Amino acid sequence: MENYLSQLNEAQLAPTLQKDGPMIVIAGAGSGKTRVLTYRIAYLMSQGVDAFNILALTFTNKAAREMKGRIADIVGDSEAKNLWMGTFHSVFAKILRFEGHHLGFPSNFTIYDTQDSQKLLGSIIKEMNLDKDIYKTKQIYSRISSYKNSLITVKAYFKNPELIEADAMARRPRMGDIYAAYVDRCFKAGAMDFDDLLLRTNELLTRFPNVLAQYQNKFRYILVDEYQDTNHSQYLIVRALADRFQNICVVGDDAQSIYAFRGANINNILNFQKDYDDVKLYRLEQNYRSTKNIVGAANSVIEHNKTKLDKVVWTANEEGEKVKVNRSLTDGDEGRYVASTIWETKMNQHLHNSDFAVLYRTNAQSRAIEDALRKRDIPYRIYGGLSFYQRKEIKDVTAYLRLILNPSDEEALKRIINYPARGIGQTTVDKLVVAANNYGKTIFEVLQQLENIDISLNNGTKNKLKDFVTLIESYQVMNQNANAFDLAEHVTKSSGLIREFNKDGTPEGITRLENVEELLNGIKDFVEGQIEIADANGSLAEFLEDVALATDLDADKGDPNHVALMTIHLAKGLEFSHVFIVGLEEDLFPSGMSMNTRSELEEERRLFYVALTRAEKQAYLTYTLSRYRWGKLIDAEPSRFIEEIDDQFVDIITPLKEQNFNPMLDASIFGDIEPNKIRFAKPKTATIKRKDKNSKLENFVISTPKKMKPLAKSEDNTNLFDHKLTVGNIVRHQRFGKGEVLKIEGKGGDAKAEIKFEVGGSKKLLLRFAKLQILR
DNA sequence: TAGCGCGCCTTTTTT
DNA sequence: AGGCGCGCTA
Repeated sequence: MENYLSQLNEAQLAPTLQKDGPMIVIAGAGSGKTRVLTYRIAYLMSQGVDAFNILALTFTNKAAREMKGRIADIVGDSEAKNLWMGTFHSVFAKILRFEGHHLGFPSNFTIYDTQDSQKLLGSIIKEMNLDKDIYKTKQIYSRISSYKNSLITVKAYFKNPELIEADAMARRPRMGDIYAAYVDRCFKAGAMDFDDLLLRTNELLTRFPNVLAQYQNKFRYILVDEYQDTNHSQYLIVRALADRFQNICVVGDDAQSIYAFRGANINNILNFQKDYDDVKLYRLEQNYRSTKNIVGAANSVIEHNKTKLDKVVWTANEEGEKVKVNRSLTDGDEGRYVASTIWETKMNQHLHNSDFAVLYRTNAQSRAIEDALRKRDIPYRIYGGLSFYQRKEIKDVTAYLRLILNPSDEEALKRIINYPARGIGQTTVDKLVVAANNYGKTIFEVLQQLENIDISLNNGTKNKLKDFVTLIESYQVMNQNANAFDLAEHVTKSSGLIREFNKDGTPEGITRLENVEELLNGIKDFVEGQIEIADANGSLAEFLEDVALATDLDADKGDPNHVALMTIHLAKGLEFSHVFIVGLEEDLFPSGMSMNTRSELEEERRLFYVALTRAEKQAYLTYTLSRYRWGKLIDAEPSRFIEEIDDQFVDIITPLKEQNFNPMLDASIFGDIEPNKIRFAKPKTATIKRKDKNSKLENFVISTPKKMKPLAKSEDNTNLFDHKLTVGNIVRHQRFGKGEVLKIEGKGGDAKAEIKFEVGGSKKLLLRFAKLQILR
């Protein structure tokens, strides 16, 4: 247990061993910041800090899971489980489940994803008879998002003449009204969007001082990773929670701040020292990841930015190869260059597919790379893009589940009221929405009370609507006793969804069915992990929450030996031996939409810096002379970023093929195969799906049980089924924390205990499954 | 009301 | 190139 500290260098050791007080760690790329965070948490626990009192906020759920795993290796699984660790969104979603009632939200509130939010905005804009070409849902959505991230509520908006003026100038004078209607409709639907999870947390902590005090008390030690990417809303939450004990440790790298577009405020990290008294500043500047050439190249690029903290990243690693720059004629050629280089390098240097990553600026670029890799039979996996949960069929199923749980959920209802087709058309739905607004009821309530509502529908339609209500209500009844899996399975069959996907018999239909099956398996796994909770209702809600907040990166399964394809944003925090950064062209990278201001351009440059510093041994940069964009071949010129790299770190390769370029012999004219590589070509396999086939549902819960380590006696996590648990005992539960036993009922395998937890109120647990530890 | 087809618009990046 | 929305027709 002690020897983990010996794995740290001096610079890493200092912040690790500072137990109390505010501190900031400026950590250069590859300098071992995750290691510091991990060991610091382990160290805190070794100093007697209770895991329940530690909150660690990470950027992705995957990062949280991995860090938890590493901590578990040091302190043991049962203790590590008690840590509160996750993304801002997932941690505060959980807290809002417990506390949302203060704000008038049900504990089973729905989390609207971007699509839900945009659809709702679309219908609001339509209902208000506004011009959808001026009021574009996407733009309205991002506008509202940025208001929320800056804590500008509807009220605050209307008090702020500048904002009103700005929107009026943008020819959108009704912006405030749309915002108000949107917030209202979300509230009525019992729904929160992504930004609400933070905004409402702020509201909760501001309006309810006792709630704030409770969580301040609980989270005595707070750690925030990737602090440079926090937005104002997140900043305020952290400040509020840390205010009492001021044991706050933030870690980040201003040079890797790449999320300003979604409200991240780089000033949070630049000004951290002003926020607390006596802030200790640490710098991690030694890079352990990359060669001298890569570090040198990255440093020379970031030099071009004006806004940055003082920091010199260096490495004691080998010189390594220079960064290779390759020019291709088209994006097809670029893909082939990447594929053939991977092929050859893999052979020559005995590497694995998983040693390679291809990073791009936009998701659309993956296509050409995929085609080329597929032709060479190189396994790859696309990360991001359309995630599993965003697929139509998955959203269809989860919409049913959402509606069962929360009948106010307007978007879920609209999605499925006529899917599969039940003869309920758009006109009818529009009338329902109007009636709901007039009566101040939810659509589902209107449906339930059709006879008492003034609405012009013929009897046939009314009957169809009543049938729909009966269907949903029957599911709700079932949900009281059945577990989430049985319910979901029943729903997919009896609603006609399965039949719907089955009926065309096309390969797409089959894939859909497979995906639904995969979802059901995921629910099954989830249910089995949740079985100890007697209150089955909660588990479905929790499942849906994990679905809403899951990212593609989180579900990592299938053959791990594949080339990784992803956007640079998604690659943050990851590392690969060999990294291709493709599409280094003006207008693409830097993006044409981010070249208007200096700060936007600097963010693009930081993005490039992030991309370069993912590489351990070798970085390849590629650009093309022309590329297909929006269906047309567009001329391209090399990105300014290539020029910005100091020459000493770069090797320019001019492809042989281009030297003798002859259009008649060019590969792209003869199809998709390089003439000299024809023997590698494989017939087109139509069955390979473009999107990740491997994505699997698993690990929804932050505290996924891993293999158990032997435990010290006093820490034994005993299953209390055969122990004497009595009313009044203070117990600790892995996930829910400390609580008092209020009641015990049933006996033998059915014995249940009602326990009131400090956080989250009372729950009935099946003692057969509940892992409880008696504290006294 | 449902299904089909044409035309438009899109591309940043994501929890 | 592809997805989505709208409008036309049965």
